[in-house]
Amino acid sequence: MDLISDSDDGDGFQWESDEDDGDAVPPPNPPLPPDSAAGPSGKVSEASSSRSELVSHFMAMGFSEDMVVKAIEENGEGNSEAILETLLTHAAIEKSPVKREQSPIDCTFSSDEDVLGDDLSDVSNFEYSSDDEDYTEGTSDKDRKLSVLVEMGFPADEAFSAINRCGPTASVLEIADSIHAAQLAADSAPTEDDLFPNWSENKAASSYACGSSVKNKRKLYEMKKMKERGSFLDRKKPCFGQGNLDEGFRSGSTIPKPMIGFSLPNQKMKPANRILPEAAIGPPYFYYENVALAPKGVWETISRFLYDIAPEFVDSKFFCAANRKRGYIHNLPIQNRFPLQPLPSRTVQEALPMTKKWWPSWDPRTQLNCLQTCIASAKLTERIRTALANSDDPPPERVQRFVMNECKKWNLVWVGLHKVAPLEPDEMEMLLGFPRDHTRGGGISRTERYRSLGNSFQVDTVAYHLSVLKDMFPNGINLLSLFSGIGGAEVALHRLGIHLRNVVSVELSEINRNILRGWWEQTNQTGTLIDIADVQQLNGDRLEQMINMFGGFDLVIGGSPCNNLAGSNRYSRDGLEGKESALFYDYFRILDLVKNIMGKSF
DNA sequence: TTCATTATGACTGTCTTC
DNA sequence: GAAGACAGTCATAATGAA
Repeated sequence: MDLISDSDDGDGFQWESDEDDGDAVPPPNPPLPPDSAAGPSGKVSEASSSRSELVSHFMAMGFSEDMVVKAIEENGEGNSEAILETLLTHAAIEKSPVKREQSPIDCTFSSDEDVLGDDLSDVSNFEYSSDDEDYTEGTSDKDRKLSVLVEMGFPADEAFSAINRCGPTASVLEIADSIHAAQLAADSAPTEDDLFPNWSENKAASSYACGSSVKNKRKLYEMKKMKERGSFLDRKKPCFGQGNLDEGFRSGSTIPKPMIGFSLPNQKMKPANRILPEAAIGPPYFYYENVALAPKGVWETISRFLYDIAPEFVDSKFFCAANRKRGYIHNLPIQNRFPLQPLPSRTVQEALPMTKKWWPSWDPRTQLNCLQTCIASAKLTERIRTALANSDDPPPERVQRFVMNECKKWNLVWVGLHKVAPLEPDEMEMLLGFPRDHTRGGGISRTERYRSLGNSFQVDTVAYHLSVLKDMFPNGINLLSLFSGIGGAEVALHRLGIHLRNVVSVELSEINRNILRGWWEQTNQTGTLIDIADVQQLNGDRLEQMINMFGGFDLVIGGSPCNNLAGSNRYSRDGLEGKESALFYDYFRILDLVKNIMGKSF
């Protein structure tokens, strides 16, 4: 490993805002109304308590009474989505020219996504026949789903692509959701306003209503740092006029839905329209991550500090089998992204195939919720086992509701008859895109593994965003990794095939530093890894020294602590001013220092 | 002292109902 | 449009065993 590096590779390209990447910039798209999704869409109401109401509900959709009654018997009264999917499936098979060749209906159930079509006219007149049970094996599940999706009104080619994209165990509704998302994305190239609706309003509101503390914080911070280090922060206050963030005021949700960011792998989407504020344009590139569902005003503040770039909100459920709603602020190009290969499984049954055998039909989950730092207690899983063992099969609705609530809350999976269990650490590693046993051994306890993994990046998601660096830096990159954790950024870049020339990693936890170093040695890295425990040690002098030594940093990446932002925290959800989450200001301090030093030196 | 286990709501956005 | 129900969330603190 060599500490000496040449400086030719890091600055051999032109820094331009995204709109200068070659393509003409289309005018900003008008904002989408909240429910402007193209294609079939609609809502499924909760099951009525009365059976007759339930029958009426589905009959109103055009299904025959016999068909509805049979579907309710199959699924129980409590699962209206499963009933509807069964109805759609039967209807489609009935109409399909290959219906007599198809296998018995294998009902898979969707998550709670609402993607059912408004226009059910095509499936409204099918009669449910007793012969339906005679479907023979022969046509694949894939064909059946394709048939259903076409019946729902989706184009066959899009349905076919979505089936491949979502994997063999994805339910029809989940696949429909995927098509829905793709259509939404394709119909309107996302602008920053689309990605962060009413951004301007929130910024204005936050700086007006609660802005005093934010403004004061910034002012105090800037004054303090100005004293510390000359005038590196003597820059103008954020310029809101740049980057199309101030145009118009809208109400509504802050977080876009679906949370797909500028693009998703293997989705046909128009090139997104993004204009970076001048102050945001590098070098270096930077990439900041934190929880999407932070308290009000947090992302506005983060964005204001990070050169007024609007966050790219992405849910990792589009990359793996678990939800992970995160916001990313970066100045990376957004064209020509590509995903890591192989593509991870998108359903929990596919990712953890051993659970399939025990997964009850009344558990509609196909994806897990956010992987957290804590797991369910043994007492809870025992309570669930006892409740199920003492119930009929299927259990009554009351028991199902109790079990489902706990399973969703704690991400429990089925490991035996009536037996649910939390994920094992190695399963979390796999779902998050880390190599097996990444956090195992080396003196780390099981509890600590859960904590470290729960705090980490989802590698496939981050790698997709970072993939644009591969062609820019064929000889590798110099990386400044802040709050590295267990090395999600390093693993992502390595898996992308981007050589890590010099890595300066800042991580407080000794355990996490050991994990990263262990991975570094195990993967035979030929670059140099410098780890630093305390972010405060990275002052201007030390950064200048490193920048001179390495020839500058190509990427400054990090996700500052979310402890005080996360909804799970019921004790100290204090926002950006919280003890840990205030370290965001160190991310900005260091990034701004690097920009200034590199601006002077290169 | 370390680690495992367990119990502990609040906040926010979305959906449903009226 | 308002009010209430519902669902999801990179967690913290107390306790006891080893």
